[in-house]
Amino acid sequence: MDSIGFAPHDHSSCIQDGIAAVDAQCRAEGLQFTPVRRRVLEILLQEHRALGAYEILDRLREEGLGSQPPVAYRALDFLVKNGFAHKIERLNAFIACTHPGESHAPAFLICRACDAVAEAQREPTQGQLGQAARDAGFVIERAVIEAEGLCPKCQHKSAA
Amino acid sequence: MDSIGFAPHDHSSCIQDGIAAVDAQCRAEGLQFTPVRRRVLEILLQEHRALGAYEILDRLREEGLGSQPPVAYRALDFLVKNGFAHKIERLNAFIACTHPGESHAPAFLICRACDAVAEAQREPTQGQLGQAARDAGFVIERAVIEAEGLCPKCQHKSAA
DNA sequence: CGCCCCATGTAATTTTATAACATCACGCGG
DNA sequence: CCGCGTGATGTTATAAAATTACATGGGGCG
Ligand SMILES: [Zn+2]
Ligand SMILES: [Zn+2]
Ligand SMILES: [Zn+2]
Ligand SMILES: [Zn+2]
Repeated sequence: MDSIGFAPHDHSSCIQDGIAAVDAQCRAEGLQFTPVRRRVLEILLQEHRALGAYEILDRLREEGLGSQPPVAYRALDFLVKNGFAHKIERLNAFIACTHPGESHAPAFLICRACDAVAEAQREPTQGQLGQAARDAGFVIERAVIEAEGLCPKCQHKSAA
Repeated sequence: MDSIGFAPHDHSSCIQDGIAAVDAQCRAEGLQFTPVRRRVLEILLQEHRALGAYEILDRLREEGLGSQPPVAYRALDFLVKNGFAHKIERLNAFIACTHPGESHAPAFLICRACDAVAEAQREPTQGQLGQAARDAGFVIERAVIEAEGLCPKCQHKSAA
C-alpha cells in the first residue's frame, strides 16, 4: 500500500500525466472527455487537496464555463463514476485520482492542518475490514476509508 | 473484530441496555443526560440503521420536544462527541453506538438494500491503513471506515 | 431531413448544517 | 437571598451541499 501526496515532487507532471492518462482511457473506452470535464479534472489536479463542488464551480464561472451547480456536479459525477476522481465523504469534497486507470480500492490520509490528501491503494478483501465482513456474512461492494490526522510536515510544525 | 446488527436478537434489550450504559457513564463523568439527549438516543437505538438529523427532528417535533434543527444537531453532537452515537459520513446520518463505553475505533457495514448498519470494532494502528500511514509518516487521529454492500439477508433475497 | 443520444444551460427547490442571539435552570460564593 | 457564571434550550435566520426538472444544442446515422 503506497501513498503519494505528502512528498515533494514534480507537480507539473502530476497534472500533465493525469490529464494524459485520463484522455487515453477515455479514447479507449469511448467516453467523452469534454472541455468542462477536462477543466474540472485540471482544477482538481492542481491541488493535492479536496475541493468542494462550489469551489470548483466558482472557478468555472470565472472562466465562463458554466455557472450553475449541476454543471460542476455533472462533471464530478462523470469523473468519480469512471474512477478519475474521488469523493472524500468526510469533507464533502472531491480530489483527483493519483492512480487513474488502475484497479482501485483507495484509502485517504487527510491532514487536518494543511488539508493535504494522500491516496493509498489497498487490497479490498484483505485486512481487518474484509475479515469483519466475512465474519458477518456481509459482501462489501465499496468502502469509504478516510483517515484524518497530521501529515509529516504539520507534525514538525506543531511540535515546535 | 466482532459485529452485531444483522443477526436476530432481543432488540428490546438493545434499547434498555444502551440507555442504561450511557446513563451510567454520564453519571460517572458528570455529563448531563438530559431529556432531549436521552430521547434522541432512544430514537436511534430503536433502529439498527442510520437516521438523518431531520428525520430525528421530525420525531422530536411530534413529541413536542423541540422543532428547530439546532435541537437535533446539538443532541447528536453531544452523543457523537461522547461516543454514544456515530455519524455515518457516507449517509449524512447517525446511528447509536453498539459498544458504548468501550474504547472505540469503529467500522461500519452498511447494507444498500435494507439500510441496516452493523458496527464492528477495529484495532486502530494495525492493518493496512495503519501500515500505509506509518509508511507515509502520517499520524492518524481518527478514521472513517464505512463499507457498503449487501447483508446476509439481502444477498439471499437478491439471489432468488 | 428526422431522429436519437448525450452533454450542456438554467431555474427552482430540497436537504443538510450552522450562526447568532435570547432565555432558562442550576450551583456556588458572597 | 442575591448576583453571577456555566451549560442547556428555544428560535430566527442563513449558509452550504446536492438534486430535480425542463429547455437547448450538437453529432451520428438511417
Ligand atoms: Zn503533485
Ligand atoms: Zn499537513
Ligand atoms: Zn437490536
Ligand atoms: Zn440488507
